[in-house]
Amino acid sequence: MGGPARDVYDRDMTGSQDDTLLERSRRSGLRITGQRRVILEVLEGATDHPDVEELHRKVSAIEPGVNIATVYRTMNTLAEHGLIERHTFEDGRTRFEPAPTDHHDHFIDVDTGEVIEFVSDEIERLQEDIARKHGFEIVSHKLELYVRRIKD
Amino acid sequence: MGGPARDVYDRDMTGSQDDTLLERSRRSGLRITGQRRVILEVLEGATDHPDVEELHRKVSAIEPGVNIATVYRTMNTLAEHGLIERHTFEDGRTRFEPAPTDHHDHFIDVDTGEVIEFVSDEIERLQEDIARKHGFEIVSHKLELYVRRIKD
DNA sequence: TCCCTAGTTGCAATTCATTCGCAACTGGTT
DNA sequence: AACCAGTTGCGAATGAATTGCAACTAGGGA
Repeated sequence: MGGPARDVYDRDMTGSQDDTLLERSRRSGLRITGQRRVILEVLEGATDHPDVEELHRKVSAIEPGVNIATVYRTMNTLAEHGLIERHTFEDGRTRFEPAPTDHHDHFIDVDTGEVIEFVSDEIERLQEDIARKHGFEIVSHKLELYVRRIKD
Repeated sequence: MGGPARDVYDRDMTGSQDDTLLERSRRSGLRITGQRRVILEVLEGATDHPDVEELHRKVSAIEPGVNIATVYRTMNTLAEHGLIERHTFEDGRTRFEPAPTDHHDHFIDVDTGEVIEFVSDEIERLQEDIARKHGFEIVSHKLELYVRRIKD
């Protein structure tokens, strides 16, 4: 709901209040149709990383009659414009989240399926080092830690 | 072709010579059919991370008539027995590699699609730290660095 | 304010990867 | 040699995602 848990120390993640997905979509020149308005609203309100079916279900609850193909197409359009991020975890389903201003990685709880975001500057730094050492520059990266909660 | 590039220092990765996929499959109690023998051979010889279609093509070159469903089923069986690893990179296709004795991560060259393996003990350690800090223990993880070769 | 049109939508059909049902076949164990 | 659970080929089925097309509409311009 808030920003991701920050490793080592916390960063101020206060965002400007009208920097909504809807506003950002408008700024990207997308046409704001009734369907898209609802999809964006649902997407923004989601704390989890929903897949297309879940989105479609929630959208339909607000505004029935929106076709699932429209949800698919909208997700593709939003992703092309960098407004959302597409994830494919090991369960196979493609899931989405509003594009984070700040990069983060994911814990995936293997017992519950829950997805938790986190950030580690140290790992980011290390990745750069390793890539450089191999003659690469990093375009993007994906770090997924499949974890189990430690019971005490 | 050999082991993955090792960050910081190299580890001795000399494997016993008859520790082939075929031998390991036998040890896992799998039935060694003609089809499987060929699939395992192709899999072992592959330096890249092939998908089912590529495997099927190579298998067919050696032994025509092997159905692609058999390749699918064999890959599932091998994965269940921990003899190969399944990867889903961002291109969407599911790809495979013989299960590495040693864990490693992947560079994916965004220009060429080439997949390069690497290992960093430092990152592994850091991941453990972060997980513990959040009350998790790591079950497995996936680190993919999408990179571009630096031209100099 | 009304018009125009490129962008968007609903719907059904389609694609594409993967799985499944089932009868025929076969490794490998007795 | 006989047996049979595991395996295969084949075609049909599945399920996620995409697409063709005609109808619709957001929103910029006259």
